[in-house]
Amino acid sequence: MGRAPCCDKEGLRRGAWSPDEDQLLADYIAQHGHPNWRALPKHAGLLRCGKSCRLRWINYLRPDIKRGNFTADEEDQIIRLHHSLGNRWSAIAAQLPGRTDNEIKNVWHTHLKKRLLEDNQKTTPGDGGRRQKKRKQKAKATKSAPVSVKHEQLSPGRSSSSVTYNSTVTETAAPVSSSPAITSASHQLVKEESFSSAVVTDDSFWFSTDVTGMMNLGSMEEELSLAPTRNEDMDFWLKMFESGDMRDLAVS
DNA sequence: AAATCATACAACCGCGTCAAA
DNA sequence: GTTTGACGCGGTTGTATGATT
Repeated sequence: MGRAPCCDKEGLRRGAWSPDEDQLLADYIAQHGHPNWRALPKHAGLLRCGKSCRLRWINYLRPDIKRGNFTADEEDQIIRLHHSLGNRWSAIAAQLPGRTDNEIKNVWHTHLKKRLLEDNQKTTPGDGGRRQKKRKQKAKATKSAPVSVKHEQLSPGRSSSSVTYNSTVTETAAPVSSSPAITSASHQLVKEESFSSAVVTDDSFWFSTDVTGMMNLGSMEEELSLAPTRNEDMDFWLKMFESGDMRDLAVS
């Protein structure tokens, strides 16, 4: 399949959106909707590619977006959903009204993943001294205090966000699904965290953490409408694996 | 006060998927 | 059945901001 170029980049603006551009886009969509993203910027008088407009609308301008303040409930929900779905951010976002996949992805990478890592470290002491090479240990100890962390951020034109994190959840990124998307996502996370933090150094990591005690996955799947699909996928890949078609791949 | 570093978020890029031609 | 075009998704990067030295 030939891939269509995203857009003709000649003469198109990139980077941060100006308030004027936001206004143009919002006004146009309010009036006409967005039946065709590719044609939209031209009609709206924007020097942006359609993809950029779509992203800006979905992640920022949409009126139903809830900004700032991820509640503790939302965070726990993200953690549970990520455990169940892997890096399927859009699927996770679908369960969190007003939140975008991009936002959730950012929160995961900046807050939650780190938090889980730290919590895991607390439960599995022993190699604590080796990884903390960062020189600003003191600052981090303050910022990522075990009990709660206050984070505030202000950006131009944005509402402030102030989130308090309670480190009550302990989790690892242990894969729980055999669906290809989920396993690959989970494996990627494992790889990423292994290399970036040098915490996960051997298999004992996965056995040292009480995953089932942390996540109520049974009720989770009942909540998720896509659970049956996941089970079917799981069956399919299990069969594939058991039949031997996948074993060679798994070994290599 | 300036320089440096870390963090968080917005935006971009590339690929996969799907529908229409 | 094949090609094309558009959309959506996830990964990655760029940059503004705040904290620390």
